[in-house]
Amino acid sequence: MNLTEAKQQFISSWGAFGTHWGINKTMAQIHALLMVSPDPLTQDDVMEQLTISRGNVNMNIRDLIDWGLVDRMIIPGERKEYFTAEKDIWKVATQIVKERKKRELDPLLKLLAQLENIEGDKKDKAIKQFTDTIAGIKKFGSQADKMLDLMIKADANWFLGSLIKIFK
Amino acid sequence: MNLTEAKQQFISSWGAFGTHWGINKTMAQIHALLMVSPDPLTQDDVMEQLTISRGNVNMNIRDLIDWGLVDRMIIPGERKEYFTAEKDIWKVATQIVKERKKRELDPLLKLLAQLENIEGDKKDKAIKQFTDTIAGIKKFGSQADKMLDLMIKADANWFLGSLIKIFK
DNA sequence: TTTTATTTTCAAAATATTTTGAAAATTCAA
DNA sequence: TTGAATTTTCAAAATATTTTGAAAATAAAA
Repeated sequence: MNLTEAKQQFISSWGAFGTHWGINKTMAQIHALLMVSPDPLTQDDVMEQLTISRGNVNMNIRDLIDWGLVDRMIIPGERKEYFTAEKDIWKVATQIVKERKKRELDPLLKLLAQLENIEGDKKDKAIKQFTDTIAGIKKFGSQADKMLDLMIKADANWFLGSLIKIFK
Repeated sequence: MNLTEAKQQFISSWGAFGTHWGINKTMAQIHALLMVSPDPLTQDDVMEQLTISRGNVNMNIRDLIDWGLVDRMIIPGERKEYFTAEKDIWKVATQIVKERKKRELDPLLKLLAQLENIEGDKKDKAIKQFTDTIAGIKKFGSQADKMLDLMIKADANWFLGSLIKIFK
């Protein structure tokens, strides 16, 4: 397989992968393209390589910047803006974990805390089932939260190394 | 807050949570409803409680069964089918991890293995950037894969306990 | 300032996904 | 068997999301 085909496959597959994770296909594809591009690209480069419209590129790059996965670069003497993606996958992963934790897990845990104390007879079957389930999810979520915080702070080698050593 | 309000909030919030993870809202809501219901429910119960159509309930329950998150129950003497959800959140989490690994991570790793050896001069900047990125993702993915396998096999207390102890 | 290049916005169009509901299929009891 | 209850299917409708492209805004050069 040559480079062009391989790139194409990777971009398309990363896009499909993204859709299973609540990320739109184009955003994931732009991310993939920037990850395998040795040099920064302009909006026009992305438009051309993925054959998508200017507005689409612009909006999705903005989102990627919000996610902290893409950086805007100014090249002295050049009028256009350039964009690069973080290429160290550990950094990409921790950045995604950080953002999703903030956007999804933290609010969920906050809600669960509120739902834990409801009015009524604790002996009642329906109330017991509800509070037990909520408490279980909250406990699990809090532990996951702690672990993810550690991951975010940790260094790749240390974190993965520790896990492998422990679980081998 | 009373039980009815709390249930409502949980169902709606679990549904919203699901949509960030590539799961459709209704499927996540049915799952939530079954998790907090002390007794098994019929399709009609679900239709009524979530005010959605019969076809919708049927299709989504089928998906939940495919995911291994809901079980069909036959109650002797009853004509209708009943459904229950696993309520132990650790089991829910490992089941989801197991399925997503199979459906998403495993195929991705397989593709990356193919993309690792491409034709051309390894010194070429574009080729180097591509192979390095792919290799990085593959290595990270493989380690995650191993860890998730361990999680699937492990017991909740042991797994989370070990992690907490190690990283505390 | 005026002109030109570039980026951003956003309403409308295109596409994709979800939901409905009635018909078909299935299951079970009589 | 037959018939009633229940489940399943799936085309069409409703909704939601994504994409386009041209106009407006912004930034840099002349």
